[in-house]
Amino acid sequence: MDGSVRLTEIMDRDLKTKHGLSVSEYEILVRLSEAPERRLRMAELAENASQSRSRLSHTCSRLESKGLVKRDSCPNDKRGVYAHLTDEGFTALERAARDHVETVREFFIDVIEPADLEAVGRAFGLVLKRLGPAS
Amino acid sequence: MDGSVRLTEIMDRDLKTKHGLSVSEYEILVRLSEAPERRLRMAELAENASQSRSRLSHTCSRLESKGLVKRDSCPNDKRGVYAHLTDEGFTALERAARDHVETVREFFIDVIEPADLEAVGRAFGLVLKRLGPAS
DNA sequence: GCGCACTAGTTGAATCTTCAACATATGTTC
DNA sequence: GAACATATGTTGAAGATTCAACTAGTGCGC
Repeated sequence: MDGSVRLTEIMDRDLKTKHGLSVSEYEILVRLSEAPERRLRMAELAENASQSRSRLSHTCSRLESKGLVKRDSCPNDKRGVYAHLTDEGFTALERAARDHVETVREFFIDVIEPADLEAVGRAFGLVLKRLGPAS
Repeated sequence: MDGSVRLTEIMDRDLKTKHGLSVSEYEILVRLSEAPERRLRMAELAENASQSRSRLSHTCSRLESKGLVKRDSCPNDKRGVYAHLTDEGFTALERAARDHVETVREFFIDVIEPADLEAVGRAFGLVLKRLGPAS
């Protein structure tokens, strides 16, 4: 646990100094970029990014004021809201991802035996499954 | 990473609702309880618990106001401060640890193949080593 | 023993997260 | 179709964390 905490700390500092993004902001941009039409309902996004809805709401407000994300209300469900990645958000993500991937490699991937890496993936996959979908 | 984040979230919620402690507070109590005479210099404690000094300072203030920790100045080095676990802190820790260990087992240990568990340990041990001592 | 660079720890403001309350919409039951 | 339980998303206040100063003490060089 200690290792994983320290690792995210490094990621966070790295993203923040080089690109002004926190890990959770980055996470949100990633999920949106992977979604069809680069947009998701808030609830789905919260689920994907493992954040509470409240937290997502606040974080989205920040991202919106940076111009990286935009929110629109959903026609089908009048309660619903779509968050979608702006073009600016997409290019910001691309830039950040390049550095981020390198940092991940440097402090995580390259440090660990490939077989152990697989074991880590298996292990935490099971943990996620055990924890169930929502928090 | 997602798995480990979700896992600490569970631990945090569990400790907080049952014992009114956050994971980082718990962490501090554990390190102190393991130290000789149940006390450590602030800097060492920060290092052991992977927290910044500032954060430790704030957290210790909280713990002190709960009566679980006490701070005394150090005779040798007049800048220094010893944090030590009170008796009350020790019994609070004992109570919390019982539940905590069980939660860890339930969502982590018991979910993972023993061999993979070892791999996880190896892997994050190396990450820690790669990251170096202080943050 | 004076000056200077460095270490220990704390503080306060800005930022981020959590929590509970809220407004609004949906759908189910009778 | 009215009442009720449930889902969606936001808000604001309280709590925690980060960051950049800051105080105070140590130790080294000369």
